[in-house]
Amino acid sequence: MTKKAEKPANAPLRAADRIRASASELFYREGIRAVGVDEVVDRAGVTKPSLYRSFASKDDLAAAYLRDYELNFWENFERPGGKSYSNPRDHVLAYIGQLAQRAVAKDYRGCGLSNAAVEYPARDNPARQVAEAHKKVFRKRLRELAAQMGARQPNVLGDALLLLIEGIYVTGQQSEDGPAQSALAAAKLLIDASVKAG
Amino acid sequence: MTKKAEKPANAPLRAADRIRASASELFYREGIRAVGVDEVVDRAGVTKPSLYRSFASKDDLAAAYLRDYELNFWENFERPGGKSYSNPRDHVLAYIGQLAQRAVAKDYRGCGLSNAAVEYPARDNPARQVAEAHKKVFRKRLRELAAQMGARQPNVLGDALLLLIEGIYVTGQQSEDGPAQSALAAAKLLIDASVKAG
DNA sequence: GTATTAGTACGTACCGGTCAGTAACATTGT
DNA sequence: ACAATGTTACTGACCGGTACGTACTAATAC
Repeated sequence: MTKKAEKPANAPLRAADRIRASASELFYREGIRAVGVDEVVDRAGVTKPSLYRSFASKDDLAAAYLRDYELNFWENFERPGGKSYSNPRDHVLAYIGQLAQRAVAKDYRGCGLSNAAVEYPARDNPARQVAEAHKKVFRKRLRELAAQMGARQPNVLGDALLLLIEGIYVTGQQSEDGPAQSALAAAKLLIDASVKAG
Repeated sequence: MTKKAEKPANAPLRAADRIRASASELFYREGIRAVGVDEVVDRAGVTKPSLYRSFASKDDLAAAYLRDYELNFWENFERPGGKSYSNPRDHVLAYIGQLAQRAVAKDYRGCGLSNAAVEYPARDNPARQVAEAHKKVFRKRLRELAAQMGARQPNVLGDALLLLIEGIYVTGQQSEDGPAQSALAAAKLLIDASVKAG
């Protein structure tokens, strides 16, 4: 009865996957430039040629890491704390709330995508391109949510929320107990001021 | 009559100064990790030993760059656009206004201090320590200004403004025409909502 | 049913280049 | 003289990347 799986179900994790996992952890925690490919493959328990069979270059691996990161991000953003929200205000506030909580913790390292854009200012870098593309659609999504809230100027509110969120990302990794602790209150202030009849 | 200047007035710019200038430009534009010491001394028109006569290490040079950067920052923050402000609301809005304008321009690279903290997550890094120290006093200053505005919760408003400003720094280098264009409006919203009688 | 072949998935060992940093000495200006 | 700088050459570590060999598996041939 034990049928042979056509696609290796719980197979012993291929080298490429181990590398992705290792790279994600190291690149996020220490930064992309700071981590050499040797460290990535060592931690993955594989060897360098295995890396270069699956990825054309370190830049390419970095881009793959960011694509994984983005996937993860959207899951967390659309269902903050594992819950779904129909009310856009509650939705955004729930995301900011749990983000702010993480951001004041000790080893918080911000947004991998934003960090990558800081590390790689050159426009043609593959990692940066992933980051830029992501931020574009994130901005669009926030403006959409702002519109659903009934903001007088949805684009302004959406942008304001984005600025606030990016502020949390970056200040969260500068110090614990940083300004992120006021983020939720600030967001409420901002939303209410934007929606209130005027 | 030509009196010898006690401190070399317009002297032929010492090697250390040329290195500082070169490092400032390169580190800011391309990032610290991305720039090698050879590139720094080449652009300065000096040689490597000259660098290491004035700076103990590259990390040390990076820290010096950030101290210079911070000096410059405070000049610009306290007198945005070269003007002095007695009204704290006008003051902060003037800073954010001119910052937002710069931030939507093409080759904007954000805040050198924040960028350095992203590049160097390790707490004991000299450059990061300069950045962390600066951000701490910047936060204090913004909370002070928020208090002077008569905010109901000055710490919340100060933090909110800091988050907004850091958001401008980081999104400004991700794309032109980014959310920074809404920053001034957002700041006004935030301030007015925080100050209004409640 | 075994031998042959092909393809896959990996490791060993190495490449040339660049990195930060230094030692020893020559040159310049005051 | 002496202080600041340039010149040259070097080190050892690390960087991203690769040529090449090898174990294992699956399909094919007879």
